[in-house]
Amino acid sequence: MKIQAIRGVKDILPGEIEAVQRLEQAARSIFESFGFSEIRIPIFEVTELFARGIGATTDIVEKEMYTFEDRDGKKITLRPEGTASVVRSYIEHQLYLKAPVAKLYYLGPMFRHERPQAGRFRQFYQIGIEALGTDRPAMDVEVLAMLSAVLNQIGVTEVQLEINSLGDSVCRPEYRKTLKAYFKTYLSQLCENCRRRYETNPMRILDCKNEGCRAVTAKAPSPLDHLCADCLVHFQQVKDGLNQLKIPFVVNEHLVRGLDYYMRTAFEVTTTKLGAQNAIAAGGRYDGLVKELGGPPTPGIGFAMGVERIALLMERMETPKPDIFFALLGEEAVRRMLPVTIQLRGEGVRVEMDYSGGGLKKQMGLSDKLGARYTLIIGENELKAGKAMLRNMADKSQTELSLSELAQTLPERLRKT
RNA sequence: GCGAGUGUAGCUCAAUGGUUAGAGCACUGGUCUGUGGCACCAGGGGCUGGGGGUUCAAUUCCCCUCACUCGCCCCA
Repeated sequence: MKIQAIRGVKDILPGEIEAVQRLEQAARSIFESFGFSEIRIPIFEVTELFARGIGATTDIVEKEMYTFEDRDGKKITLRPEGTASVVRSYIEHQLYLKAPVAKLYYLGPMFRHERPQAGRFRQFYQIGIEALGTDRPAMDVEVLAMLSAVLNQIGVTEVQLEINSLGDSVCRPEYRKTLKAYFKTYLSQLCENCRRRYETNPMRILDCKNEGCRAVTAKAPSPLDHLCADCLVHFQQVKDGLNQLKIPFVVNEHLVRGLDYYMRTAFEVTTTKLGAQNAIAAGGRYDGLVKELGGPPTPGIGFAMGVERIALLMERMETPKPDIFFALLGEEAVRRMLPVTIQLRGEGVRVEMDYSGGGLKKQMGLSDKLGARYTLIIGENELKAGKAMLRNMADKSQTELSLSELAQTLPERLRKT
């Protein structure tokens, strides 16, 4: 039996990883310019954290978690998302005492036992942020501006930002009642799934894609018409802020996030290019979560970006090519030049060389194949004359360099062109 | 969890119920013994995903299984 990667997990190979790296670099630098700091959270946690944080009736908790017992019999789960862990850490280390607002970002793998398909894996990568400690709409705007900046930076522009407000602990229970009353008369027209949601989480019916359900939800009372005064003002200020920053968005009153903890602002960035997996980033405000997990009442907002999905929208990028290839003929040349290659590499020059001991023709071929800009040729003749031949691979011009000064002259030459 | 499709060389794909399963690209070597891309020539590579069945004979037909892809669901 062949050993291979388990279902739904994937190697990201050279040629594919470059887009991921660029996304990560762009995110890091933009997040940090917004004053966010990285937090490295564990890949597994006690199961209860996710059950309570994400919501016991969500699909993630009900059927998608990688949960098992460790050797002590403790129930642990591979993290299906990052927010719960960040909040746990925030509470555990009392970060609320250190600054009025904690602005954190994280990146790394998440695990969900789902059926894999395009843009959906069982181990997938997210880059996420959380801002804990303020419920000001300005933070919602800032967070969305930051997300938008990252996507712009990496050239992912044909996407749509959808936002909605889900109400808070004041108006949401009222709305929920109104919604249930409305759906009650249409129960028979709803899909099986939604009939269950009617009991557990009626708002989820709003974003069901089933045709029958859509017909019913089209005329359903909108959450936006049932916001309390505070939520209404908050939502309006978020929209105003986005307009002021000229960040395009559409209000989607049927947007309901799949995790229980969201309140007020909820948003999604979607694309039409990835089939059924149209969400490339999503998030929202979760003002009740910190308290729910045992911390002081603390508002918060965050989002997560789907790394693989965004990478699929980015242009494929080349793996870095060598600056220079050392074509060395004979053991003596290898012996003499090895320290030079190490020194140059220490200065950040990408140096490649031949490891097979082949002839010059073969080494030139390898240099060409690797895409080196220059090839440095050193054989017996050069050693005797104290020279090295530097060949520009693009225009075939060659110049002689003094062997003893290579370490000084080469970086200079490579920088010039 | 449900439905559909596809599994043949490293990659993209042919082929046929019947001799030794082919091509292009890639790879290795040569033409060209110290100068790359081009061209020509040669070569290495395959339990045709795995198992079972039908058959004189299966890569081909049937069943099971595994994997991948796409959709449903859900989500990033």
